[in-house]
Amino acid sequence: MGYKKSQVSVASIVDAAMRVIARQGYAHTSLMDIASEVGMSKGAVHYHFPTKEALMAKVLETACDAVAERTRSAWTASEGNPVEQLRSALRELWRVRAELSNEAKVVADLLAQSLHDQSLREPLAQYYRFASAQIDEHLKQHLASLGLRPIVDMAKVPRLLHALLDGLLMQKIVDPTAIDEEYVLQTLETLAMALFTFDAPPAPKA
Amino acid sequence: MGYKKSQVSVASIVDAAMRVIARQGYAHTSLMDIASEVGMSKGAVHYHFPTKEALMAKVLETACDAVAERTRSAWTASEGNPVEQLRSALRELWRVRAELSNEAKVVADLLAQSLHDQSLREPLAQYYRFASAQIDEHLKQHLASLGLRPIVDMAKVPRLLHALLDGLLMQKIVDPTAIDEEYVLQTLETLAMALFTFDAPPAPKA
Amino acid sequence: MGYKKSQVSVASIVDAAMRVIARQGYAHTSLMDIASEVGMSKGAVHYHFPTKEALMAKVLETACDAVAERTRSAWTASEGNPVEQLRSALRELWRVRAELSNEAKVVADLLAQSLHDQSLREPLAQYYRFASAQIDEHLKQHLASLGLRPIVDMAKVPRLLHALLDGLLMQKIVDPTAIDEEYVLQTLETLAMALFTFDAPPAPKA
Amino acid sequence: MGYKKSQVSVASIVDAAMRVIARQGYAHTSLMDIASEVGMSKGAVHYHFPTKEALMAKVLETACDAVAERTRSAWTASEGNPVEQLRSALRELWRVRAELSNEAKVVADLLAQSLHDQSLREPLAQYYRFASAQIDEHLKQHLASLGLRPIVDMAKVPRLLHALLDGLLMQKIVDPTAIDEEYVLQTLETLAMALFTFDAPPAPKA
DNA sequence: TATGAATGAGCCTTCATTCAT
DNA sequence: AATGAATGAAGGCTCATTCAT
Repeated sequence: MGYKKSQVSVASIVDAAMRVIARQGYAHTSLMDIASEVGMSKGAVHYHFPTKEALMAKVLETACDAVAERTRSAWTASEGNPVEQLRSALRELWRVRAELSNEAKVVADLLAQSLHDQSLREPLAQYYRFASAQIDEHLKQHLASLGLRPIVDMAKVPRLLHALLDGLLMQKIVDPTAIDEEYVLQTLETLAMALFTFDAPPAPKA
Repeated sequence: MGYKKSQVSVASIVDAAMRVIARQGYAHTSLMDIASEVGMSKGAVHYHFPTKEALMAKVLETACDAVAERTRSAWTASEGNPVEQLRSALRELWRVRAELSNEAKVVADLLAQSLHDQSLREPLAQYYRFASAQIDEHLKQHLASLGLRPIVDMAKVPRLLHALLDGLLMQKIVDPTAIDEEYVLQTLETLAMALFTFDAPPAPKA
Repeated sequence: MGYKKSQVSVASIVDAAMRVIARQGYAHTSLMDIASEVGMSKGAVHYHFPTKEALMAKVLETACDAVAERTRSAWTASEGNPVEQLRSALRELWRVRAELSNEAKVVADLLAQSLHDQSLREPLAQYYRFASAQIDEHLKQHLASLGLRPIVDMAKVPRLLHALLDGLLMQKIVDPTAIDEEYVLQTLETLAMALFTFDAPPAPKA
Repeated sequence: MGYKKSQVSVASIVDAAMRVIARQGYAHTSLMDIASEVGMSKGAVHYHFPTKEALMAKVLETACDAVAERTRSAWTASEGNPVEQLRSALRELWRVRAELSNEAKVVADLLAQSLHDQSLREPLAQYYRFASAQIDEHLKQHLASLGLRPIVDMAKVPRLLHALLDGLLMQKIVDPTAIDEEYVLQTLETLAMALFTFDAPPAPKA
């Protein structure tokens, strides 16, 4: 009971923090801002999270989970033949960032903070590992059935993909007019395809 | 005469700021830290830069210039046939980041800050525009001579390239073991090549 | 329960500020001085008053209230015939200033600051309006019964009175020996009387 | 020569200070502001005035002189019969303040500062003494010829007059709409006249 | 579990003053 | 006589954190 209430409070604090950080950025967010957003006192926030760092870790974890979940569904929910699937999955991967959902913003922001805030790195590293593994596994399973064979080591491709997407997101924020979304998607696809060769005919180059 | 010293002071403040920001990150850098690094009083720093923002703008500008200059020389200094040049230019582009020179770190850090600090965006946007235009121009000139024709709109490729590199840099910081540099370079090259097709005879190798 | 303490704290901060400003003057009073006087930390003062301006506004308001209250009682508390009342009221008006109570000093000081600090003007203007209206009303009611008729527009007389008193106060501070209090009071009375004429018979004495 | 130049510099610094203080108020005026106004460096200002206090003393002295001079001419320059003269002198006394000339503003402002800045008091006290003596002397000489005899000790009347005018000036600044200038002048006159009685007929009261 | 109060360190900035030139 | 550089002490304010209740 009292126990359940606690969990509710923790969740609403994390939610509020997500909104505030998405709106103002980590650097400009004080515990007071978050407390106000939940409608609690600063003291109460500290009761549930002993330290700002602890709260941020939880927020980051939650945000990563949300983004990863959406990424995951990008690969499984789509229909059609594998090429169609790849196409729509890539689109979804970009969209989850370009839409600038609170979670995506928070991941980007805390990713930035992590450059000099070691405590944030571990959850992010884990997120990248997990999300990359997801993509990796999916590609292995489904592209084989298409007769496509990777011409580079596939294990690290997902990381390149994420890097590219994150980098694009930052440029989009810095200079929104510079990033033509449709073009990005097409090029993404072209690049993706360029990494594979067909099984049967002798590839001109491996 | 007396005022040449001023320019020296200004330069050493900017230098010191570069070092400190590279070490601690913008968010954790106070003017006091910078003043200590130069061996000046806080007041002296304020004498030369009316505001922290003004100093940061100068630092960012300097860092962007340094990185852009190194990027530029990556394209022009290399020798050998154009393919060799492309290869070594790509390597340099990555290296300028991967080496984590102070300037590169500062650009990455301030890029991150710019997510919620509008005042930093303009110089960064300008940097991206400039650096991208540089690459673009070079590609246009030299790849034609190789008989390579782009299969996607080249105008935005440089931005993709920067995005990819910046994103990789962040992952490298978050999780250094995840990024295998040699692999990155090879894949980069493969991808770069995938964007072109040959004008006439199917070349057995590029 | 817990928060009654807050009101106590707020009151003691205002009290302390009143003492310090009376002693050192607004211009030489820092929040640190005030905090020391209350025996609190600077942070605590900021907790109760978000801004120095806010604190000063409250101090000014309190000081004006105190002076106005004493002025008010000057007119109502006195006994005897109306002329006696007028006489003792005038004396009290001067005394509330000449005694240099903390409140009077603060009003004078902030009045002075208001010359170039717009934010202080409104409360002061209000104070003058209120205090003047008080005197005005009293005069109207009681002097009629004496058969005295004003020979100038009474509406603004209270302002003249305040101006005279405030100006005298400043001179007294600048050059204490120059202001002979008894003389001031006599002249004040003479002047006051000079503003009226008798309704009917030429009075042998005013 | 070099010597003369120095005096010129001193004068222009004082002039500039007068303008700046009149514009921004003493409390918001830094030496830098003054130096900028003269077109000199801060160091140069310090060369001529070892201390801010010293400069302010000189400025105050100059301002007092200017105001006193204008007051003086108010009494001597007017023509017509003595009553006319009194009338126009009173008007001029108010006008020199109400016009808010730089000098008058500075006197008012530094008068205010002097409440807690002992070093400013002496020149002000001297100013009041001098200006009051001026008025006093004039009244003695000329009112006798009118057959007017003071009914209060004249020696301190000028101080009352100054006090009234200074107090009015402050109210005018705090709440400009509250002070009706024409009314002020009329009442001033009435009050002035009320302080005298005619020589010949037995005054109802002395 | 939650609150309001209080702390104390740190931050950016201002400014009178000093000094070598 | 004048300048530019530098200092150091304050000043107002923010904020994570602690604590009694």
